[in-house]
Amino acid sequence: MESNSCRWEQKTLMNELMEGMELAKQLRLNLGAKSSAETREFLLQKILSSYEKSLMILKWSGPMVQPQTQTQTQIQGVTVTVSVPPESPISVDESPRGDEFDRGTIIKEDLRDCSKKRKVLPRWTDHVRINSENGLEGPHDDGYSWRKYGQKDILGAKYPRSYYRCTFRNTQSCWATKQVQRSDDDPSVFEITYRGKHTCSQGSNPVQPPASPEKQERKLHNQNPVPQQQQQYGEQFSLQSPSNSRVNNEDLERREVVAPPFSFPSGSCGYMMGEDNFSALVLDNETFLGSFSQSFLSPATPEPNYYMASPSRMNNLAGIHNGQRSESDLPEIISANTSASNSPIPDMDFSLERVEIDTNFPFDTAGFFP
DNA sequence: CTGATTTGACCGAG
DNA sequence: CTCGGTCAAATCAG
Repeated sequence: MESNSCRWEQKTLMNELMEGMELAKQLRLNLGAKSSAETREFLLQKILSSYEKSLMILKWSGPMVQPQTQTQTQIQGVTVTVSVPPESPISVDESPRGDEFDRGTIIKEDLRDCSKKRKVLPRWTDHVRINSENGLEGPHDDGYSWRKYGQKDILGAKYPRSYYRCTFRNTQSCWATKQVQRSDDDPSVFEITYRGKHTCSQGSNPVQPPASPEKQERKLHNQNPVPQQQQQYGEQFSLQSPSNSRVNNEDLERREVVAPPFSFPSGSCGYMMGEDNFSALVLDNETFLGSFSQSFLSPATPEPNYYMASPSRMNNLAGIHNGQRSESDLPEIISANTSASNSPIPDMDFSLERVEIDTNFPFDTAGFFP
């Protein structure tokens, strides 16, 4: 199994790098051509994406060999730091309250060679630095629309913590939530903890009824220091937004109990990760990577995306976007491309993880799909 | 009017 | 008990 996952990672990595090379070539061709700056930037972004994802793969496979904890990448002024705790998460999503899911089924994660305690990693943290130069104080949109449902003063923290849930929680049973907290020592840094993954169409459908950017504008001027993310199309977010981001995966839950994707509450189609997880068992990286394209496809956001669309999908996406969007929209797309999404990390994690589990779990994957 | 945010109350875990 | 997370009524904004 070990070799399996290794090979898989290698293959994916190869794909990524090859794709990057391809894109670079395209870019070179475009340099001389009369292509628009947008196109070039787009290509560039895709290249960077490729590299980012490659790095991600390395990062996530890293801990298996050696407890690697942090890697940093500088991409166009965006610093992406991924922190992977020794106990790299497998991130099984759970409802915000945890009790909403049927815990009847218990999976004892037996991850032999790689990690003992990746039982449940329902959340991952994302550190985002917002530089004032990008003209956006605080906003950190990940392409999803969130609805704030609470705010709490946290002991020992200077700033309150805000709680958000997916706007489509009710309509689409999307149980993704996130917490946003401004860093004590560096107010320009926001620590965003995501929990659960989006199952709403937002994740796969880039064309969502957008909330007005002004709205955010308004909110930003509220006394609330916490970034608000309501708008989905951050028009003013361009490539050069020099925000620093750090992604930090944490395994904070020590639970042994895992609510498997297939035991999610009725009504909910389950976390996407459930699908991703298990589809990764049978489907190759193409499929798994496909999930990345979701975040890629998702509306532009000011927030850097650490996990990029799959290389092979990129072209498709590019096509799609070119077909759907005007040129002026391109920067937006690009920005979306570099925007963080909640999903990627766990996806990556899950998938890598699952590949390993694969050989241990003779699951009938078909059973995991409704 | 509708939908989002605010904010104190509530609840469960430790 | 304290604390973090969520609920939900009140409020606000378009």
